[in-house]
Amino acid sequence: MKSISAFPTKQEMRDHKRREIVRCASEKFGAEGYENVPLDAIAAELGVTKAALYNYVSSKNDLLMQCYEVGMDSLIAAVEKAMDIPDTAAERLRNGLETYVVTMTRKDMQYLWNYIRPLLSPGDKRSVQTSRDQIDSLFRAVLQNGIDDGSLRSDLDPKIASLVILGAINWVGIWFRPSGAQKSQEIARAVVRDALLGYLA
Amino acid sequence: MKSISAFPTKQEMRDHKRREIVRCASEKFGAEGYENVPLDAIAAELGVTKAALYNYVSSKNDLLMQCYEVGMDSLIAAVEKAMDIPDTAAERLRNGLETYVVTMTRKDMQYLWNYIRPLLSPGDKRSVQTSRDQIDSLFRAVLQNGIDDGSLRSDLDPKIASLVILGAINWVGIWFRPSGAQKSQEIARAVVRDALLGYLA
DNA sequence: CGTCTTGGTAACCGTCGGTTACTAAACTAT
DNA sequence: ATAGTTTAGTAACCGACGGTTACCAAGACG
Repeated sequence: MKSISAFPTKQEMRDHKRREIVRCASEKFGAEGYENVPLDAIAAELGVTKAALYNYVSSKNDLLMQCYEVGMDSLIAAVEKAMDIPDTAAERLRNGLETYVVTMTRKDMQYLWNYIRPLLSPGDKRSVQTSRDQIDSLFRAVLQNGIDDGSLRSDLDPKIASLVILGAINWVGIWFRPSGAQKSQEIARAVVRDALLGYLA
Repeated sequence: MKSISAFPTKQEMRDHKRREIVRCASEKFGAEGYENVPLDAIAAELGVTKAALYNYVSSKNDLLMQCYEVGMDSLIAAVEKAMDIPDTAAERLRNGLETYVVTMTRKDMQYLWNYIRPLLSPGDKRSVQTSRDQIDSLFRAVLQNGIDDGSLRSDLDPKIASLVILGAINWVGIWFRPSGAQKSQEIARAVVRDALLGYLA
C-alpha cells in the first residue's frame, strides 16, 4: 500500500490541497454558479484566506479551468468504460451516449457546459477545445466502426453525424433539471434512441 | 406617414433612447462579451454617464435580458416567416429549422445562447423560458402537423423529437465560427437534413 | 544556532455595478 | 408671465470582489 496517508510528503500535501480546493470550488460553482461564488467563500469553507488560494491557482478563471478538466476527465473515463463492451458499434455507441447523458445531468457536472464556454479567455480555449475534441473523436471513431461493421448507415457523414448527435445529447445536459418527473436514465434512453434513429442501418 | 421623426413625443423619445441603449449594448456584448463590457463603455458610446442608463434599465442583467428579448423576437419572426409556405409539414419544418440555424449563426446573435443562460438570476428564468417555449411550441406544432399529414413518422414523440432536433441545431449556433470554411447556409442544410433523418416518414 | 524556504495572513488596490444628492431644463397651472 | 413640479442627466460616492504586496511563523538544513 502506498504510504500516502501515513507519511505524506511535501509534494503530496500540495497536490492534495490543490485537489481539495478544486473539489470545493467545483461543488460551489455547480450549486451557486461561478459568478455568485467569491473566492472568499471558497477560502472560508477551507478555513484559509483568499490569498492562500493563490499559492495553488493563478486566478479564479484558472480555478474554473481546473474544475473543468477534472470533470471532463471523469466524463471521458465513464464514457470509455461504457463503450468497452462486446457488441456492435451501434450498441457501444448507444451505451456510451447514454452514459454521457446520465453523467452530464449529474448535479456536479451541470455547470460545466453551462458556465465555462462564455467565460473563456482566448488562452483557455485551447485546453477546453482539447477535452471536447477528445470526446468528439471518441464518438467519431465508434461511428466509423459502425459504418464498417454495418450496424450504421454506410452513407452517413461522421463529421455531421457527431455534431448532430452530440448536439442533441448536450442539449439534455443544458436544460435538464433533476426536479423533473423523469429520471435522467429514462430521458437518456429516449433521447439517445431518437438521436440515433436516422443513422441505424 | 407617422410623424415620429418630425415631432417625437416624450414617450417616443424615451422608447427610442431605450432601444438605442439595447442596440448599442447588444452590439458590444456580442463583440466583446458581456463580462468585458462595463456599463461605462456603453454610456460613453452613447455620450452619457453610466447613471443615466439607470433611467432606462434597472440593472446590467436587465439590459442583457432586453437584448435577449429583442434578439429572440427577431428570431421567432424569421422562423415563422420561413415556415409560412405551402408545402408538407416536413418541408415547412425543414425550412424553419434552416432559417433558425442561419439566424443563430449570425454574429450579433451568437452571444445570446452563449452568454445568457449562465448569467440568469432565478427571476429572469421565467422570461427566458417564455421565449424558449415559444420557439419550442412553434416547432412542436409543425411536428404534430407532420404526423397528421403523413410527412413525418406517426410513432414519434413530439416532446422528445423537438428536444433532439432543437439540441442538434442549437449546437451549431454554439460552436459555429464564421471563420470556418463552410458557409452557415451549407452547414444549416446538412445539419437539418441529418437532424430530421430519423423522423421522416 | 543562524539561514532559507514554505504556506499563510492582514491590509491594501483597482475595477465595476449600483446609489444618492443635486441641478438644469421643460412642462403645467394659475 | 411665473411659481411649482416633473424629468433627464451629472458628479461623487459606496460596497463587493478579484488580485497583489509586505510581512510573519514554523519547519528544514548545514
